Amino acid sequence: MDKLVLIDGNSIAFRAFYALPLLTNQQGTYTNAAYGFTMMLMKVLEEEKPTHVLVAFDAGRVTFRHSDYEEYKGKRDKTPSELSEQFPLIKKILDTMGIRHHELDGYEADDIIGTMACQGDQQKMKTTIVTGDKDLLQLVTEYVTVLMTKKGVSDAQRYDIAEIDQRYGLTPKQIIDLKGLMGDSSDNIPGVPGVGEKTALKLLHEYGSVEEVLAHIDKLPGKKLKERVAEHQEQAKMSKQLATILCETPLDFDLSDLEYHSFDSAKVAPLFKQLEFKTLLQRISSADEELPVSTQAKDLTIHHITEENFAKWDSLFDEDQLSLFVEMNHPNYHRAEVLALALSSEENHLYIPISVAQKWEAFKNWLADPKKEKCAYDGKGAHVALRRYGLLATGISFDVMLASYLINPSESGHELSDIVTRKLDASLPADEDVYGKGAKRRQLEGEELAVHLTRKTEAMVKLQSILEEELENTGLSSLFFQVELPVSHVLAEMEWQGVKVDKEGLQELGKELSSRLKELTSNIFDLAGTEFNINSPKQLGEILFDRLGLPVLKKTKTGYSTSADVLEKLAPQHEIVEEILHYRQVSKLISTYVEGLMKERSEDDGKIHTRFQQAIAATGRLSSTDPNLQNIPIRMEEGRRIRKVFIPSQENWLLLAADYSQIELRVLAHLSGDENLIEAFHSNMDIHTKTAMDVFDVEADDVTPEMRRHAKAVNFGIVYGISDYGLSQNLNITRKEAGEFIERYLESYPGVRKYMDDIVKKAKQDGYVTTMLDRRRYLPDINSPNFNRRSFAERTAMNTPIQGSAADIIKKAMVEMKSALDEAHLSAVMLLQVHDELIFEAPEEELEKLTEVVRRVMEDAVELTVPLRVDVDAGKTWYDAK
DNA sequence: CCCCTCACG
DNA sequence: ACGTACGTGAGGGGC
Repeated sequence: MDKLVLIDGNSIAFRAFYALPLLTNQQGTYTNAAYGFTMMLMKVLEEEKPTHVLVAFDAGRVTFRHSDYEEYKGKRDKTPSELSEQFPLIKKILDTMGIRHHELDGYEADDIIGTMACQGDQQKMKTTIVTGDKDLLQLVTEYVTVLMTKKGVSDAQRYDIAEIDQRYGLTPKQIIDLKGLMGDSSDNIPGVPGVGEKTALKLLHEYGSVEEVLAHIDKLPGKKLKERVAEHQEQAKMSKQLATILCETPLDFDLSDLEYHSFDSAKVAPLFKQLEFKTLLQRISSADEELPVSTQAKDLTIHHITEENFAKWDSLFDEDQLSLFVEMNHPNYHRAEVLALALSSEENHLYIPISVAQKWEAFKNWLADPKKEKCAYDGKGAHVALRRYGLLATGISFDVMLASYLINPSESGHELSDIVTRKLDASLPADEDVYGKGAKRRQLEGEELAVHLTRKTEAMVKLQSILEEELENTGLSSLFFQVELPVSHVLAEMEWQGVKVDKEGLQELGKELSSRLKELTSNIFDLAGTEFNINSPKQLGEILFDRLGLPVLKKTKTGYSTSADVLEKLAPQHEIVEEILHYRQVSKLISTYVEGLMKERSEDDGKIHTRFQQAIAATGRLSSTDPNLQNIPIRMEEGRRIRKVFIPSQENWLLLAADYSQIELRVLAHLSGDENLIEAFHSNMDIHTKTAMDVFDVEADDVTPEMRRHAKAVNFGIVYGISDYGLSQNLNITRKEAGEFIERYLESYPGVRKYMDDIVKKAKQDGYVTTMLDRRRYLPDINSPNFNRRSFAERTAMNTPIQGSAADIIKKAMVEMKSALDEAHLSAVMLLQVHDELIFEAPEEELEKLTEVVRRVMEDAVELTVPLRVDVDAGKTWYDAK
């Protein structure tokens, strides 16, 4: 059966342009609108499987509508050149794909689409219009539907007659009347001033059309409304006319010219490659691929290592460098089963089942030899996993994952398949595609596993030299080899050690919290007068705002907001609110911490082994998963008690916590060179009190706790990339007041103001910012025409050098800590890192010496224009090491 | 699978 | 006028 798809080219390109960051390819061509457009196009082709396709564009700026109304589209901003220069590109893509596109002088894309939609309807041909413009809903009929992009371009909603009726209570034709009454500010269609969507819909439900409304002016409700409509009768009629889409545009083609047969990937692929549409490239090649995958795999000679034949491969270990990959059946390498290993040199590709590896002496010697260089992918995970099988891996001198991360830490994936797609002229199936996910997950075995695995190490050999060169070219080599790679070895050791957890203590805490939760629950039900699920924001919102009638202070996209900041404001109005806040706290402690930690505690050693993710955070920070040990409660006493269950692993040992005091503001003082801020740290003042003195112009003794609290928030704001709005939200003050605080701050610290201005300017020039140790973060939105995107990028430009340099510093300290502990003959071990804090366990008698060593290493990690200060505390539990 | 909420620095 | 604080991870609800 025939099927017609009509695409509103301008509308979709606009949507894509504002939804996506301002991407460019290597040649500097802007590609974001073309990319988003093509993504949408491919999706529609796949899902609709049309036999006929047309993309319509607007032509020029003057249309027949302008002769009726000069100001038509008058208020619209000029199309940014970054977008307009992409239209030829989009048309080229369409030509290459064999898709017809048309524009016509004096008419809009809407009219071309309207005319073809009418033809489709007359021929009873199923027709889909793709647009982001609600005007086109007027074209819907029994045969014609509209696919409306929601946010961005990926998500769309289909409108047929029933859906329009449900949404507006109107027929498609009445959409024109709706526009006639309410107007459209984006097209500068006036409508009737003061009549918005609500009023217009009410009138149309009553009278049906603009003409009928005008015929009954005297019956309209409200004096104001009557006057307005009476006064703007002509304008309403004209607005309706402007909004009416033409069905008789003089076109020099007809339906039969729009036939579409699937595109030729051999022609399209080179274009996508040039534009660097990598995901799309993968999609068009994987669609008719299957074959190339197996050909590639056939090219690869795999040597299957067995107990019988390994001896003849002993000489492989004379090679200077081999790539090693450890395949597991699960991402958590602390408990995953190792399936097999692969090993590649330039020429040879070995597949080694884990049981064979364990018996192969030459392999084990090579693996454990620090002088034998190994290129790994996630060397930390590989090391930990192999260690559980009695295999010691050292000498990991390159890590493909970490290199890819340093080259661009904002990139969405650093899976090997992602890196191959980005850096090589090849593709590798993603683990998820090979294994499936969730319930569909399957085990791989035999030849299939061997192929999948050796293709990885084969790719790694090629990647290593490319990545090494790229690191060198972008000034990242030293950070990589001196910090990032060594810290991965330190982290492997920390994770391997794990933290001991007091099981009984955790269970008791759980019991106590559960009975507290029970009391709270019954109190809340009493106060509400009914039972409901307190954990459901939806149900809670209904109770608070519908049943109890509390005022709605904030809404979310989906309904009422019940977040803590809202509830705190409502607390004085009803007893129940305080109880709910408390319930939330306790419930969080039970589910995330008591139950969450219990799940992750290993029965083997009574410890928790987190994984520190080293290739996630765009600023260079670490993160922690399964469980996250970087967000254990501390701010509220009730939650802080969770820390009592973290204990040393041996009798008469202690936990010791060492944290950098104000590291981010000290980094800011250093980076900005602001004299006032530098002086504050040299004189060892309380920095928030100092800020309060400057901002509020008072003496130290006159700083009230309230003033200090405000000053503290201003300091946070500065670090985050200040905005008056953000600060006003945080402090619950007006934007004007917040703006004044900021201005007073920047007057007191002129060096900071200059630094912030300069870093944004530099980011706009270079397209990236760097940290003290030359870590890089690209900011593709820094010159975006979209205010939100650009502002966000500007704040990131201010924040990343600060947060990122702090991350650099603690990583450097961690690398140096290992040898410092050895030299001091300490048996203490480092267990955790929490961004500006390191946690150790050690015998009691080492306390004094350890404190001295830890403080020295951390404080001397880098030399700044201000001193770094470290606070150290120790105790029997993490709670007591405060 | 997305949204909301909330824990940390 | 726009509508945000920076960086993370996890659990529960609901479609």
